Amino acid sequence: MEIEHRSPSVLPSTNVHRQGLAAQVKEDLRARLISNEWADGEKLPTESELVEYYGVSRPTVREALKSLESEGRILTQQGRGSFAIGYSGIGAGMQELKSITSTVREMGHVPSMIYHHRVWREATPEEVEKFDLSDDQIVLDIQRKLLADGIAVCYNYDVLPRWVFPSGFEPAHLEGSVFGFLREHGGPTPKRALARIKPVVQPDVVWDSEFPPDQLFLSLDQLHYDKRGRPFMHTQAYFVDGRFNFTVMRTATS
Amino acid sequence: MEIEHRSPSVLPSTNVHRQGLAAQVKEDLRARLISNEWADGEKLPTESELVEYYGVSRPTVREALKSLESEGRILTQQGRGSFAIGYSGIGAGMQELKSITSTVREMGHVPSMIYHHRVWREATPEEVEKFDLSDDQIVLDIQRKLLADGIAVCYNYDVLPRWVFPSGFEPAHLEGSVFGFLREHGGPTPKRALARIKPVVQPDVVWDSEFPPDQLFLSLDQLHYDKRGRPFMHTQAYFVDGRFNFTVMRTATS
DNA sequence: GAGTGGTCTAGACCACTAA
DNA sequence: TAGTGGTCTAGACCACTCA
Repeated sequence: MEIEHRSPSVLPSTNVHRQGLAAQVKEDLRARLISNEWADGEKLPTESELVEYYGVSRPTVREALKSLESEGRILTQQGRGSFAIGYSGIGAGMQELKSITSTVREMGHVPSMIYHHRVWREATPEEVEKFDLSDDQIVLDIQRKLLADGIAVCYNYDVLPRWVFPSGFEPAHLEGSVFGFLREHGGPTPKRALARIKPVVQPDVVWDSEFPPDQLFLSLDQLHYDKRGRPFMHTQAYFVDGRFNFTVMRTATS
Repeated sequence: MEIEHRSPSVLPSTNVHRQGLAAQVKEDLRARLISNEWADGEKLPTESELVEYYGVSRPTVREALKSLESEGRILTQQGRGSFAIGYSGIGAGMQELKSITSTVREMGHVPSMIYHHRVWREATPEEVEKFDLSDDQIVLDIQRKLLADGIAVCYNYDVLPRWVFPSGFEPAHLEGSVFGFLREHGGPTPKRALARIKPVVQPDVVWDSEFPPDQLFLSLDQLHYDKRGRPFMHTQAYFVDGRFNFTVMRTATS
């Protein structure tokens, strides 16, 4: 458990259990992959070598590799090893829930954000049911545009019940990432989101006219749950086709 | 390991290692979920109970549950348990690689298939590289339409190198599922596919005019790998928006 | 046959939930 | 405080690849 008592101690020794060993190993490997430590098609170290390098057990290393494979960053073959998969463009494995901001930054681009709308309003009956609201039926309605290097990649429409915010919170105070704000203010921790994926042409809700009327978007309709299993945020995200790419490694079961 | 020596022996006792214990447990649980053994929001048995019921270890049960969660069929909460998520419509978890045919059947609909095109042709330079073809640069080009209850849900364009087929194979012999054909004839076993997801308006390649010109499709551009890691099939699939739904359970890492 | 990944087990300990 | 899921370990054995 004490990673420092072992090998090279690659993992941070402080905050050891911030995220679990498997997640730490995965993050480190991902950083190394992004920095092109292994070229496209090149073989990664064996599982045993990684076990020794990181000072963790083999199942832990395997969980990290499996997760990277599910994001399409490596390909693992029995009897041969794991191999890096080259990647280009801004995008992400669809299985992974992280802020678009950090994904953009990770890909070497500069993320920014423009708020278009930020108001309290009454919840619709659907939202009351979705969030299981009884007393307080006020929700925050957010509309914003997410950019990479100044170019719009996503239009985002979020709805959150009032209880997720600290008392005395003013919508105008919200800047940057909603996830980031919640983390800093003791709000719910995003744990998972059930997403439904749909193709759409430019929806009415996209407020600026930078696009031709037949511009395509990939829509992700997501309900976010915190670690206690409570739904605390509904997100309707429209990704501009061609500017943000989603990949999925699909694996066979039967 | 011998499942029969333990509890109720729910898993098939023949062909024990057909698919791995975790996959068997998962399939059984999925079947029970689909048959509505647990209603929307209802609690599943605890992990310990499932361990006893299936006669496998806890990590095995957990792998099955995790996989079901990633498909959006259950929601697991620490300290509470796992809960069923209701599902409606034809669709699938995007992470799971299985034939559309079997997905449709599983959802209680009748799958069928119409072949539009089935010919040998020369591989393009891109295909030569993609499949790593040296000698034999002939590929099979397949175009077909997949239906549920007689309604088109997907247009499919497949390309496979000649080596995946038995010698003497005649394209006209191909009926029904390609995966099924390969399984029966000792061809490569599909293991995983790297998919890129895009929204598209009705592509030129959709040959019948049952749709309005602005009909939307969700495109999955997939390269399939067999268990040895060889790419053996390229699939360009166009799912008709509204007739086949994809979901993804996205989970947080950082 | 040596090396490598695939699978499964048994058990330990922690974190969270709910009464 | 008991019950439940979350994480990690150590080790066994199998299946596949490749020289």
